[in-house]
Amino acid sequence: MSEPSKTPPTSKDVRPGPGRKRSEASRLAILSATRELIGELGYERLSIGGIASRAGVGKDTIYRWWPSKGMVVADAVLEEAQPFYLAPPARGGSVDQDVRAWVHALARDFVDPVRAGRIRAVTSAASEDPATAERLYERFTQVQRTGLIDRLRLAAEAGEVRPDADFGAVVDAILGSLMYWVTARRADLSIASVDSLLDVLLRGLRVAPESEPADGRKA
Amino acid sequence: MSEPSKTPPTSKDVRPGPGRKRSEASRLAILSATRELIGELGYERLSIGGIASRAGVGKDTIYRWWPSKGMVVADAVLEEAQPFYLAPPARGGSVDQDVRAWVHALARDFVDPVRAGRIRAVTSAASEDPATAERLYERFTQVQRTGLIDRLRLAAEAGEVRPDADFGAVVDAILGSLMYWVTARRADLSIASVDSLLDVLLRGLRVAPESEPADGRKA
Amino acid sequence: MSEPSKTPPTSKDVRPGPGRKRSEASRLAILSATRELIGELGYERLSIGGIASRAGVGKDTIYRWWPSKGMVVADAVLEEAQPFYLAPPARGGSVDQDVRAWVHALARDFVDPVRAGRIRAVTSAASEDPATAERLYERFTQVQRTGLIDRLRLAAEAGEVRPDADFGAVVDAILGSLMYWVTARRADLSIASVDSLLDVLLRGLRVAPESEPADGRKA
Amino acid sequence: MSEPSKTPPTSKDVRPGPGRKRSEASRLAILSATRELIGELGYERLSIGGIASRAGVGKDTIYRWWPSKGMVVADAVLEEAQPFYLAPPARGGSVDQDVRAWVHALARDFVDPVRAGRIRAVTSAASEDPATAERLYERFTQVQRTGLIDRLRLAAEAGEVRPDADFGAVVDAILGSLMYWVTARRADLSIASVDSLLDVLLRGLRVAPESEPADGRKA
DNA sequence: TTGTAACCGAGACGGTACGTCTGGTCTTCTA
DNA sequence: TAGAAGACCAGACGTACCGTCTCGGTTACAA
Repeated sequence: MSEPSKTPPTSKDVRPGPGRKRSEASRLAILSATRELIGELGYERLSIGGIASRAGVGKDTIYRWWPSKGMVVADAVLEEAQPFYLAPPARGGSVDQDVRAWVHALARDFVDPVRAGRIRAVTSAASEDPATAERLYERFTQVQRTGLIDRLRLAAEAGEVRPDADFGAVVDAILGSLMYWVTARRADLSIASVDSLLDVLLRGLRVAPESEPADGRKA
Repeated sequence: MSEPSKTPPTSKDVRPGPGRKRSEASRLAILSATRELIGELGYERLSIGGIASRAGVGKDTIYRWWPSKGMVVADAVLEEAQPFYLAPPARGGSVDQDVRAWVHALARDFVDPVRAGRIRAVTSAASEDPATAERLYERFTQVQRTGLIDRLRLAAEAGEVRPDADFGAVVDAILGSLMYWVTARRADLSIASVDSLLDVLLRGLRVAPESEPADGRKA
Repeated sequence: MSEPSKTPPTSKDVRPGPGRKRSEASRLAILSATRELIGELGYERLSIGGIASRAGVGKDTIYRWWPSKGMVVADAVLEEAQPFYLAPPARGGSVDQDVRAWVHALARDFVDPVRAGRIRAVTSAASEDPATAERLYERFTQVQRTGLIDRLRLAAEAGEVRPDADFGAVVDAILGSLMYWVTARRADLSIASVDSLLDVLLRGLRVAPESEPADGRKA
Repeated sequence: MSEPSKTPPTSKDVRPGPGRKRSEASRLAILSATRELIGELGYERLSIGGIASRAGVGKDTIYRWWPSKGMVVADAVLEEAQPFYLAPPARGGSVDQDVRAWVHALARDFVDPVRAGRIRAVTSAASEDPATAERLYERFTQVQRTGLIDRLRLAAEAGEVRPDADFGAVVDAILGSLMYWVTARRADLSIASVDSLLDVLLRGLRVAPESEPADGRKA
């Protein structure tokens, strides 16, 4: 979530040779300053020089450890990301309950203005730099995507949902909607909208009943 | 789609007073050069000066008529947008057929590399400038959204789909997925994925049958 | 003093042919606006567009009649130049009296802040455009120079001053000093300094007293 | 003569603190390019961007160390100014000999087309920016002025010239004439004219012969 | 204990693009 | 046909950042 991308200190290539160690204080100051400035200026008006100055750090210390503004922003946002929605959905209730609970928690973050601003920043970063997009996808979206897909697969095994559906497409529709509301359709995201979408999707996933008995929820 | 944003010459405020008229040739050269450069450089590396120079036009002529790079890009892309998907879906067949045909046509555009590049550019433009986002939403997304929603409402009146569903959320999921694939999940959009999502959504919208016999499509 | 240089309407070439006559009101408004703006902005920050706008005139009307900013400024300043010091020195008194009176009158103008500002403007105009320099020399400096030289020549004929002196160099020293004080040495011009210089020059011009002992050089 | 004006590194305030040192190579390249371009284009058509490009330097490097185009020009010209005429006149001969020799040397510079062009440039710079005028006066004119005045004072003490004359006004007439010839009356400067002026001035300064008859004014 | 190598802050460097302003030209409408 | 209006192409202005490169100084392992 916060290791530098240029020299990822994976356990192997650690060269403990002489020389001063990387300053953790600087790293934290940079990421923290970045989060502050995203809130104040937005991604586009954010500048490396501005981050350095706010963090009380030399520009080179940023360039030494991150390859681009986008990557700094990615790390800054990822570092403070709620661990909750990076964990997979619970498996304790019905698929409807578990998915709905997880998506609600995520949506609540998208509704918070500060976090929504960070989401937008991270989206801008991804859209102007493929490497940043890659990193964010790996560290953020893919984790959520896999977790949700796995929960749906489990439901399929349990006979709760149709096993032949394209769970990837379904999950993309959920996550894509959230992103879309926060970026293209700003200000419009509501928990109610999320629920409405889940209503349709979950109904569409339900196994075709020979004789559809009492409905689950909103019917 | 191409009127200047600073002084939209709506039929009323035409002041035929003295002074040279706006050059249509320059306007077209600017928008055309912008489209070319989006393809060559992408949105971020696009510059007003570069557009002016490619178009053989003074920078002031751009600044006179557009308030920002984003707006130029918006107009440039909108001007060449296919009229097809700005028209509403057909109403001749089943809701399934009509919606699927319309979404396929749209998706085909998102798959085309040149047009996908423009979509990405326009998305970047929107994400760095609220005014541009507003304009694009009004002229592009909202038109599509309204068209699709209306088609679903018609289907509801015809008893084809559940009348109590949140059509807005459903349509956002469709359009959001396309955007999401083209921006965050690049290179992954396929007609098959689109179809899979439509399968689930349309099934979820279908009226709950007391006794649902033979299935519609992919069952 | 104020005729345009492009088409000097000397009595002969007046072509009363068809078409609207040149607007005297515009001409005066331009020159007047120019004088105002010189006072407010100085020559360098003065612009043709600014003059046109202040005068309520199209830029083309200026370009039609004057070839450069410098020429407009030259005409604007010349138009209001005091006729006094464009007349030759009086010939009624001693050379000392007549020259001193004339130079005092001129110096009084150089001391006035508004007029000094115009002198500086006209000097800037001359130094960036040879044609303007030429025009100003002909219309302004040369008239003064010739008048003063003639007065000294008259004095030489009357035996008041040495006939073999280089009157041109002497006059250039007087006029050059004034210019120098107003441009390079700003704010320092005083009537006393002018008088001091005249003391030395006039003494130097005085005919050699009968018994001039050992001389330095050219005696 | 060449220290930056924004942070004049007077011997005391040297702060050897962190940060890259100013590049002497860039400073010299800038001043040298400026001199070249003055010769090719003249002061008015000279541009900061042009200097930067010719010097192979970023514009910021110029703006960092000089506050205006005029100051760059002032430093560029001052750096190459002949040390000769910034030294005071000799004191070895008669005042006539010493002053004439010094003025001849100066005038020879004003006659040289390259140096005359620089003088004109520096004059333009001074006339459009008071700070530049101030700097040039301090570093150039005042040095010459003081040197000449001191030589005349020495002559007064030696009884060679009248002690009650206004030496400042006399020196201004000499230097002002040179400037005037080079700027307003271009192309006219000749050593002969200079000598003619010196004839008159030095004669006017000479001590009054014993039997001074009726005088005009200040005697 | 002392090299010495990497890190740190500061900030100057060569550049690119910005958005504004001006210059001079051209076009359109009015008088 | 002149004049007012104002759009046009061109390009300089001074600013802000970019990403790189010294600087002097500070750790902290290794000899």
